[in-house]
Amino acid sequence: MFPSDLPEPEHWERRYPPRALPEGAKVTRIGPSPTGFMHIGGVYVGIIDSDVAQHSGGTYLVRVEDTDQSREVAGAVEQFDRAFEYFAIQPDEAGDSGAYGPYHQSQRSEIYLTYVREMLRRGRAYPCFATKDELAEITSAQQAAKLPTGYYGRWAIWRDADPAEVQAKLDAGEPYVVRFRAEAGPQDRVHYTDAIRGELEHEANRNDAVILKSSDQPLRLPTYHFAHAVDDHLMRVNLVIRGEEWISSVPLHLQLFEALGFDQVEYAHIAPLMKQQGGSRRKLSKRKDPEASVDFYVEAGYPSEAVRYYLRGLANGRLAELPLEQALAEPIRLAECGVAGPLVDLVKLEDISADHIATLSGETIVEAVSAWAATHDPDLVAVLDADRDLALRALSVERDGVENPRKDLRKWSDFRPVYGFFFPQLFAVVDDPADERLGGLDPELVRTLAADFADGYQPLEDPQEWFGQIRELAARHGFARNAKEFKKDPDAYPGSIREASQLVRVALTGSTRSPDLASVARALGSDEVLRRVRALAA
RNA sequence: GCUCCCAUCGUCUAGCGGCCUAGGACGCCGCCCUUUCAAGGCGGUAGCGCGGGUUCGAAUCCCGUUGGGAGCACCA
Repeated sequence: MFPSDLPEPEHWERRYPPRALPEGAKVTRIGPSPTGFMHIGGVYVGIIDSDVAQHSGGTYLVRVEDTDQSREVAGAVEQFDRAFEYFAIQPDEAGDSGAYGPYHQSQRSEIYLTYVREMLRRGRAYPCFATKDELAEITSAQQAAKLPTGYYGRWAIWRDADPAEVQAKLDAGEPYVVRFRAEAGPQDRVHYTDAIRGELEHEANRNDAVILKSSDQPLRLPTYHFAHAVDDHLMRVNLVIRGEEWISSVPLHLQLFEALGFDQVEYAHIAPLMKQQGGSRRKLSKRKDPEASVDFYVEAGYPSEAVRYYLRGLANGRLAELPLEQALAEPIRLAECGVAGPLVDLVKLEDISADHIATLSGETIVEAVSAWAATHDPDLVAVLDADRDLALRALSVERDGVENPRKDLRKWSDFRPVYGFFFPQLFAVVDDPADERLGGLDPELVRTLAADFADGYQPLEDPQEWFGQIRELAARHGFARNAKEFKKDPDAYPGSIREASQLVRVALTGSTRSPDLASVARALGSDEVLRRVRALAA
């Protein structure tokens, strides 16, 4: 069953000795499975893992859980690395760095085999030759009899099999798995303390779970449960932070640690990120919800800091009340983490993100937008490179030297729709006087106003004086002086100064929202202003 | 079906027996500022799932119930 040169457990124990770490230091890990694209929940847990390790003076490692070779997706590991980098949760140990590797489970087969053999020798495990069909029959028989499903008691057909029969099967080369021999009785219960949830109580596990997958596979690998026990022990992990879907496996895990003679690890079960679905909520689904994928955040260009701040606040509410910089530096406390499962609220994220970007300088924003655009909007990079000064001037409007910077950027991909109009290459003139952005003003009047504005246009320096041109324009054409007057007697005017301003705004920017018009006009230069306004007059 | 976990405004939460006629933040609504869109300022809207206990007193403790979530794989 095993190679003759397979090492004994002592070999691995010596090779991976206990870590010399300060009192209270936590060694944490995250175990991404390369079976699909990275879920934001993985980043969520990674943030917590990384934070707890760092603040306790411990170590945070990434162990790729690739024991299901059939479901492996190419490029997944690279995507993890990119995600970890983007969200600043690079591990202390992973891949080639670290003394407790290899950090891919597919490369640890020999280690697992050592411990499987040990379990077999001590009678804590046994080979099982049950076929898929037999297993399915057992399950349906149990369901029909309304019994708990599983491989236990009289259903565990190979648990107490005749050794001769087992040997015969082995000699015949029949495929088999290795199962754990669960020893708990029906009345047994287990208690343990979860770092987040406190005391938890469960029925003890009575299922003879598979620990080593079928021998008909080219690489002999364990199931998650067994790998968890062996790896976390040998990597000297002492705090396992994972999703709450694992809570019901804890009884098995506790038995496995006991059977292997390992010290128990501490568990912290995180509530999953949820999504509103009609009247109820469900776990954020990679299939159905675009915001479940880390790519969603990276592609849209949500700043890493904003996403981290949001996620950390979701994990530990205390941090959501703090200013960003402080919240990023303060430790996450597991005991304060929520147990319910928060909804991911993109509106809230965008609010956080807009606040954060508003604290940034124009230079920083241009850098960030360029870095983002390099992979997500190459055309924009060219434009930014060609006229960096214009970009800086555009961003300085209502940003430099003001008390409350304009909050018009929530993510890097907003730059093009919000500031793109500054660049002639990215701007399409508005030439239809019936354009809906104009808010339904009479097209003839639109033409007249545009022509009149262009004819008398003066590139005045003073913002008040500049805006005076719009005031005068509005007055000449019978617009109300302010919104209130217009509201009082809507039929008496074609609109108010607001509508007149909007006309100029749309002509200049193509948008109903824009920074201060006088500043925009100055950044554009008077030729460009006239070109844009005249397009609407013609 | 069995086994677990969970439950305060729409959302994130504070609250850990009297400071609660439940506080904050986001959203939403209104007003102000601005003879311009935003931003900003101010105000408002809205919640302890239900039923029993325990107690002088319960959002807070206990039981039940309802509702939601998860697990019951040779997936992690």
